[in-house]
Amino acid sequence: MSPQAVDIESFILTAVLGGRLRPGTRLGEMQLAELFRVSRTKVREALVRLETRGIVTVSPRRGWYVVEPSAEEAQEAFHARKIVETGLLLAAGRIAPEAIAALKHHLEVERRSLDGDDISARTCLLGDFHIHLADLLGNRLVTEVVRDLTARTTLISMLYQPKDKAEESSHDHADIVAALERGDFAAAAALMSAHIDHVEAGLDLSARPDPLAGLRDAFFLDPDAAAPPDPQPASPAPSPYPDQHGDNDP
Amino acid sequence: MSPQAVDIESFILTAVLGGRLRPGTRLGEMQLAELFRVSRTKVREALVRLETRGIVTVSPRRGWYVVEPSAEEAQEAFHARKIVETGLLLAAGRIAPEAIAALKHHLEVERRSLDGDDISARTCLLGDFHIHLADLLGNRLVTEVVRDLTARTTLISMLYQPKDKAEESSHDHADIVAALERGDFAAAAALMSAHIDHVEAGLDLSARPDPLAGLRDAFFLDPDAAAPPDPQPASPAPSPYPDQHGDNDP
DNA sequence: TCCTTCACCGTTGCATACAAGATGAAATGC
DNA sequence: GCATTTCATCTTGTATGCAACGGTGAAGGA
Repeated sequence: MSPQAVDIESFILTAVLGGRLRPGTRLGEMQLAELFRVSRTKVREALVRLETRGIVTVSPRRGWYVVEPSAEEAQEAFHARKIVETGLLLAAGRIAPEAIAALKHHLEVERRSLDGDDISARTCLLGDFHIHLADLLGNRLVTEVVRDLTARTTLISMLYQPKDKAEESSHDHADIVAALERGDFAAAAALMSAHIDHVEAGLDLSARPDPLAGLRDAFFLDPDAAAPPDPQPASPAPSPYPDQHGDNDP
Repeated sequence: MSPQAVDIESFILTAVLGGRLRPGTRLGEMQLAELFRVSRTKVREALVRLETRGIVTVSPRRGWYVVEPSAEEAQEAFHARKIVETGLLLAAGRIAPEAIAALKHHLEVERRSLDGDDISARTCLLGDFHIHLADLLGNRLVTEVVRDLTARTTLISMLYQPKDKAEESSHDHADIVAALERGDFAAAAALMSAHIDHVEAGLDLSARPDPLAGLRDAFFLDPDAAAPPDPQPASPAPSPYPDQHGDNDP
C-alpha cells in the first residue's frame, strides 16, 4: 500500500473524527486527486478502504460521500460501541499505573479543550479518549474497531445531536477513569454503558438527517447564523469544510 | 462497488472461513483475474478491501498473500474476540425464542458435520456459530467485526493448532446455547470466555508458523500423508486449494 | 568451490484513456 | 404555462499500458 494512499485515508478519517467533515459531504475523486497531487487511482484506493470501514459510501456514477447513517444505523452503531467497550473493560483484569496516568493526562487535556474555542480539537479529544482506552486495555485490532465505530458515531452526532454534550461526556470520562483507578472494572463498564446511553439519549433520531446541510454547504452558511450573509457566488475553492458545532463524543 | 468485485471478496473470505485457503497462500492478481474473468483492476479492489479487513496482505512488488498472523497477533485476535463476544452476550438483555431455535438448529447441523468428512463444511459451521450469534444478538456492524475476527482466528488455527478441536468446540457451543435458553447471559458470557480460552490453549504458539506449508503446497501433499504420492509436475490448474485439517473454531 | 555481480523475468504500482451512466438544463410540443 | 424529451456535461467504472522493483539464476572471478 502506498504511503500517499494512507495519507488520504487517514486525512479523511482524522477529519471525520475531528468533526471537520460533515456527513453527506461530497468527496470527488478529482478534487482529492488535485488536493493530494496524486492520480485518481490512489484516491480511489483510499476511498475503497474507507468504504469497507464504513466511513464513506459511493453512489454509482454520482460520487463519493461521507456516510449519513440512518436512525436505525445510528442505534446499531451505539449498540456496537456498548458491546465492544463494555467488553473491553470487563475483560481487563488489571490496568497498568502508567495507563491510568496516561488517561488522567488525557482527561486534563480534554478538560482544557472545553474552555477553548477549537471545536474540532474538542471533538477529536472526546473521541480519542475511547480510542486511547482501547489501545491501553485492548490491542491493535480492538483499537481499529473502536476507531471506526467512533468515527461513525461522530458523524451520527453531527446529524442528530441538537446540542453540545461535551461537558457531560468529559465528566463521564472522568468517572470511568476513577473507577478504573479503583480497580473496579465492573463499575467502569457500567459507567461506560451509561455514558454511551447518555449520548444516545441526547440524540433526536426522529429528525430527518440534516436536511439543511446540503443547502448550508452550498451557501457556505454557518448553521448558527440565522440570516444569509452577503450573497456571493459559490467558490470552487478546494476543501470547503464549513465548521459547525454538534459536539459528540462516545 | 461492482458486483463482481464483491464476488471475489466474499469468495476469498468464504474460502478462508471454510479453511480452504491456507495462511500464506499466494493470491496473484493475474490468476484471480483469469479465474473470475475480470481485469486486474477489480481484483485489486477486492484485495484492497480484504487487506483493510485484515485477511490478506501485500508484499510490495512480490504479491498478495493470505495473512500469516504471528504468535503475538494470534493472541491479539483471541483477546479481541473475547472482548467482543462476551460483550455481546452481556449486553443482551433478552433473546427471542426464534433466535434460540435458530441456534439449536445450527447446533444440530454442526453436530452432524462432526461425523461427516467434509472438513471445510465443518470448519465453516464452527465459525458460523459465532457469526450467527452476533447476527442474532447484535447487528450488522457487530456481525462484520465478528466475521473478520473469525476469519483471522480460523487462519491462526490452521497455523498453530496441532490437533482437531471440533468436538470440544461443538460441546462448548451447546453449553452456551443452553445458558442462553435459561436466560443466564452472565453464564453464557463466562462459557464463551472459557470456550475461546480452550481453543487458544490448544494452540502451540511456540511453533514456527507452518514452515512446511509452502513445501506441501508446492508438492500438493496432504499434510496427513507421510510419503509423497507419485511425482507429478505442478499443474497450473485454477484454484489449487489442497485441503488440510487443522480444525479451528472460536 | 564459493562468492559476487549482472541480467532477466515476473509481479505489483500507478497513471491514463475511454466507456457508461446520472443529472440538470435547454428546447420543444401540447 | 406545463410537461416531456433531448442533449450536454460531469462523475465514476473499467481496462490497459508502461514503469519500477524484488527475486532468481547464470555467468564470471577469486
